[in-house]
Amino acid sequence: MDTTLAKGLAVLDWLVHQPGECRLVDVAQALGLARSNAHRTLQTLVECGWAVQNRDNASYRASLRLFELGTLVEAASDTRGLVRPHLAALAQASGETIHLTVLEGAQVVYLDKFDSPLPVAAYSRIGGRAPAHCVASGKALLAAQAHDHQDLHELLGDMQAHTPHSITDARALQADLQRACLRGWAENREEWRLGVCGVGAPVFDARGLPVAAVGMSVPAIRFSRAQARTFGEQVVACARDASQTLGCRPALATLTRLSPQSIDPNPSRRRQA
Amino acid sequence: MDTTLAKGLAVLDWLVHQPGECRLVDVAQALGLARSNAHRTLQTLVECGWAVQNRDNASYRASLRLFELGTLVEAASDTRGLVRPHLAALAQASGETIHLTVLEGAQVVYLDKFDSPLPVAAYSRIGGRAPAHCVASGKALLAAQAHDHQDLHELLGDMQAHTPHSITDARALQADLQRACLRGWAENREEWRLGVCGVGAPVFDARGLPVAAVGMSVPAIRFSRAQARTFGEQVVACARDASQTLGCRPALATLTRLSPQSIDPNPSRRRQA
DNA sequence: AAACGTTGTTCCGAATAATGGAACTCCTTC
DNA sequence: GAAGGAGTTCCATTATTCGGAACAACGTTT
Repeated sequence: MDTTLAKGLAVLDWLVHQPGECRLVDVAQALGLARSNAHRTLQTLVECGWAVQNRDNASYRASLRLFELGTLVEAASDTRGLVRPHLAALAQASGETIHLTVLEGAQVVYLDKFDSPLPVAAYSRIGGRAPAHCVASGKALLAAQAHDHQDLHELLGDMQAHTPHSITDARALQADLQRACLRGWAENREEWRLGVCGVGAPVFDARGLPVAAVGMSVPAIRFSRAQARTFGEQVVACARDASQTLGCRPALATLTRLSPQSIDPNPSRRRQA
Repeated sequence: MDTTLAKGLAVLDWLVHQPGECRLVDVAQALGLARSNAHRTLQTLVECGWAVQNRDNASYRASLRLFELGTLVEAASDTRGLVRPHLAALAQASGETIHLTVLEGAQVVYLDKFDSPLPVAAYSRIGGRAPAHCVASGKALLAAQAHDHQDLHELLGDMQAHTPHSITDARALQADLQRACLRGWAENREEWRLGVCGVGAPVFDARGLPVAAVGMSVPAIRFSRAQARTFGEQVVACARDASQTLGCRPALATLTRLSPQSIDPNPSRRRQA
């Protein structure tokens, strides 16, 4: 483990999370570094263009290089741009809050969002994260790429509860995901935030791999059985359209093709050189 | 200079710029590192959450943390979100390509963009960069915060030409910026890309500081004297409205208050804190 | 089937580079 | 004008990184 690198990254991370500019001593104190050490680290960040130093003031802030690279890493698969119109249409049609998320480790990251005119209790931010096993779009992605409860455990580790409704057992989650595969969409019933439910469906790319998920967040009051079904069908339709825009053949663009009876009973390690 | 940190940042940067996943050897070769060295660096990046390693494949890619932090560093001043509606209105009204930029060092970074239905010859991307002295929005920002040609030289260093029309002399640029201050907007006449002109005006925040600029890119064929004036007035109006949304008093929201006769003849070093 | 070439990973002694206390300078404040 | 705080520089000590070599796991070729 390169401690110098780790320290530099920690400084950068801390810098980004500060509202304004930061003084050297503050950085040093916050991260428990000697002044001279913090100084050299910051100077290196500046020399490499990841931070900028105020010439009058000597204080530091993160540079826009992070923004620059952030747009790149997201644009690499220009999922967001291509899916955006479909999200907009769904937001319009449903009047609810719509998300586009991708899976990273055990979490989903919010790539894009359309807020409902009727605000939802759940707070989310583009670039923000949520535990995959607690939100509908996360479950949709898990359903599309985990074959059994061992896969799930490997992927998620120990699942933490965030509300009394959270699912924390790999077998229970697997059963839930199997229901999702039969329905075509995943559901979240107040498992992440109390009072907030949701539906989600995966988006597949041209290779047929699940690369993102469309999610809809709905207040629990508006989430009866019948309503959930309507929302679910809307999300599935949106995700299907988005998948086609990404070049996926319609037959592969749905969770239902993964329903239990059609799953490979011997899921061997899939390698892609 | 912390070479370990610099190397790690270089690896991360390189990783982001690769289209797909990267193998260890490729990283090592591209950056001229020993395999064992590249390995430790990558492992550190993974441990710290800045890169992810494919479990099957062992190859690496940049994680979405960069995206996450990128949105944060940009959201810190939520200029973009607040200004967006004004940009949209201007895009609608003018039918031309509209940008929102901020100054970083000698460059502007594109924070937001609305593309014209009639495509412009200039390529630009959100998160991308351009030399401040060659584009209208950059000049608008320079006009708003550089007092004399020494300031300019200090800020920009040696100015490079990108077309035969580029301005590369600090005094000439100063004169150009003074004209901008009298007009209220800055102009770019094919100084960055041949065939592309533009107008730009700065956006001021509640403290009266120039924090961003609105720019409009127009093909040279559509940029006669009279048209330039119309576009300029539109951009100024948009920037003024945006400034007010950010809480700036109308009287301070314009370049013309900085016109030559009103500039402080003795610009002392301004310190804050 | 066996040998070979690649690639990812681990190990360890050598050598380099990071560390942090102290000194110095520049401000601001009292 | 003295005292305190902050940013920067210096340097001997020491801990860390470096990189060659060996190993293990695949994939390919003979």
